[in-house]
Amino acid sequence: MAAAEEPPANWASGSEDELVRELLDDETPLFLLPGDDYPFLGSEYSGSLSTIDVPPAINRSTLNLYSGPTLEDIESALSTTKQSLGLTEELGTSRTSTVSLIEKGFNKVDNKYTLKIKSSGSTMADDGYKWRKYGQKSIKNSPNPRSYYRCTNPRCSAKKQVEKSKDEADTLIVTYEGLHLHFAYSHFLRSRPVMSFVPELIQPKKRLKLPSDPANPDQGHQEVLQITTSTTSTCRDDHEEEPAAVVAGAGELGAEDAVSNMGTSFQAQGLLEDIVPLFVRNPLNLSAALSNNETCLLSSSPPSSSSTSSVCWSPPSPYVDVGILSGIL
DNA sequence: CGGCTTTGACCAGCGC
DNA sequence: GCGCTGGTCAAAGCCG
Repeated sequence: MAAAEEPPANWASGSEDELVRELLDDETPLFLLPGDDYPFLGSEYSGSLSTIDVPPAINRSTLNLYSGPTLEDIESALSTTKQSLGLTEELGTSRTSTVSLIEKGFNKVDNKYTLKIKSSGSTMADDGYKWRKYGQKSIKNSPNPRSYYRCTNPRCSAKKQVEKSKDEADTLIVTYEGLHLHFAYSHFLRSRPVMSFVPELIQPKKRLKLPSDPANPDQGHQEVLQITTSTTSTCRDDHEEEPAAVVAGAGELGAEDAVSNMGTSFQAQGLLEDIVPLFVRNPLNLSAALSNNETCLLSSSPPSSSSTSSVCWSPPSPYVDVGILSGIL
């Protein structure tokens, strides 16, 4: 168990807020600076961050923007999503979107979240994080093995387990565990085609050259996979310097400046707690962010709770790209 | 050659 | 106490 990258002891005992804060105290990258333009925030916020509750002067170690997403933050963001989905209908989408707030299932102590993902034969998925597989086990009463992954980001202690559903062959069950709540990451960043707040990522073919993915020869999924990889491939490639949407924002500030405050680990990957505050403070962005093309069921799994609260929506496309899942397939 | 995956072994928790 | 089960370790192999 005692791996070299094992987090400090207090990770296991401190509260989520404390842990997040501790992380952010020293290493929080500063993506956004007042006075700069942030086109990725959308037209409503073009101009300066002062319009979105940013102090006039930000010490780079000041964490006003990144006090850390609590579960309430995420819940709030998802709640906003529910409202925002109404905009989707206004845009002409006939989908019936159902977003029921997670009211009971969230468990601060355990921080375990389970995603049921319709993979529809797509063997490759990506939630924007790079995971290192550290184990695989056959599970009793399940024909499919379970794979264990750790987040390779040294700032992050998150883990996830991935297994195929025994009931539905095309459904993957991904259980996220850990401080950084990776489960929600993809919900915020997955919808690049309408992510007006991350325009640089909307034009990946110009900004990000997409390598052909030999692991995904399925041309039938090409469009979806393009969206997927262009959003997240940089996160998975340690040598790239645009780890995620938020970091792309940092890039807008000037790579040197941002990177010098990021630390190399963040160059490789953005963390959810780094971005959630943005969504919480900018709920309008979620209207775009959540009109994505996933079929997703999210449920928390507190050990002592029988409730299965969920966040779910039923978009047209069955494809989902959460998790580096090929290990179990 | 370094990083990643695979896979059997080991360990801890839990129920009986 | 014992066995079962899930989670993790770590050596070996693979791959780019």
